[in-house]
Amino acid sequence: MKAKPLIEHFETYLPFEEAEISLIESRISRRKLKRREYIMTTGDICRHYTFVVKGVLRLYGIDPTGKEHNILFAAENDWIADITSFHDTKPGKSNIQTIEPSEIIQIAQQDLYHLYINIPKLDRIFKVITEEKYVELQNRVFQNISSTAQQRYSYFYEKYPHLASRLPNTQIASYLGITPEFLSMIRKEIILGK
Amino acid sequence: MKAKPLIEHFETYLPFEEAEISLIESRISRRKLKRREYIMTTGDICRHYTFVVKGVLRLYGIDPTGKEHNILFAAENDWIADITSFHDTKPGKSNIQTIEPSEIIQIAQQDLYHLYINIPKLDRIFKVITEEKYVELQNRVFQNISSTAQQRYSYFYEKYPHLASRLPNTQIASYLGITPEFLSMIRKEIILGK
DNA sequence: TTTTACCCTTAAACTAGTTTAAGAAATTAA
DNA sequence: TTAATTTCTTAAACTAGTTTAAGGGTAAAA
Repeated sequence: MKAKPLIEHFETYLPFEEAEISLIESRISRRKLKRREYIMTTGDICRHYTFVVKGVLRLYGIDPTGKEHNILFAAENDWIADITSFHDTKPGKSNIQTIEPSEIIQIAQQDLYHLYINIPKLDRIFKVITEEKYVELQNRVFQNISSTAQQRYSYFYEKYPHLASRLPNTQIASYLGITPEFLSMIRKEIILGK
Repeated sequence: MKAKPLIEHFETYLPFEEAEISLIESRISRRKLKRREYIMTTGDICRHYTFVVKGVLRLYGIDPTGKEHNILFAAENDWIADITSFHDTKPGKSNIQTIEPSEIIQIAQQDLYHLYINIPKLDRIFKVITEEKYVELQNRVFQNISSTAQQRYSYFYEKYPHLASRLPNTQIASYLGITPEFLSMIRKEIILGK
């Protein structure tokens, strides 16, 4: 059953019946991606919610000078989408790309709306998921406005050890809002026990 | 009807019937607050979702050195709550305080859960509200990691002109993650057309 | 109406983070 | 297995933002 990892994810929130599972199964697609493959680039309309079965993806924006900035990472059992673009069905500003070879499950807009109508508890589940993600982002904003780069790195390292050890430092630096050079310095200082 | 501003807010998402409105009316409380009054301080459990009828409130955190950092503002027709604390019914780290004399509508945890069960579309509405707020926060994170303080100030000024003109600069500086002194410099440079 | 508290500004010295450049180490492709 | 590319590191010169301190303006409280 291709939907299995997704159902297991949903069932960490609420239980599902067979009929519901079959309906979900019929409305998703699952596929494999190579390293550095894109599922969305600037100007595309984001037409899917993407659930990560295996691997890591990043969502990044590009500033007026052309530099990339990582807005979020999504690894196993996490979601990724350009919500603004998805919601309004209009061209988005983001890019979504694999960092490792990955496997994903996607739900298209129409299918998701169909599922919301037929399985109302999905409204509840996505409400809770979005609240959880909102809280994470709020913590990140607090870090950004209140901490030094070193503190932000330590926080990231403690909170997402599986990501911190898995991602190239350039990607982490981009996420933290600093240069890779400065991250290198920070890491040296942390090792020296500063 | 004390719930009127709240119902009008909900009806920007979906229509409501009389019975539903009465149920909501019976499950909320409305009150007035003085300037600088707190509805939550660090260590409290956040037991309400608060809707702002009139005025402005801020939610702020305190860093290890004791400094305050504004995480968000909420003015008319906006929501404010320490979601982490509310969700898990555990002591929160935030403080929520009025900046101006304000009027609010509050929904207590139990009442909100009761409303979710009896009016399922509220799950849908709060899902959408949370998604909207998530997107706003994501844009703010992008600003924080990709822009200078001057660009962040300009963005804030354009996106929230009603707040920018209404709030003391010290509060705006705290929200932007810079010192009031540096904000003062930035404003001078902007006026000089830099 | 006077005082107090708050809010904003300016400027000089300082610190955190960036940029540029060059080379070493690790991965990936051929 | 080697070549090519990406990633990481170090260091010096630079720029963005903070700190400290002092003073002026304005709103609120007594």
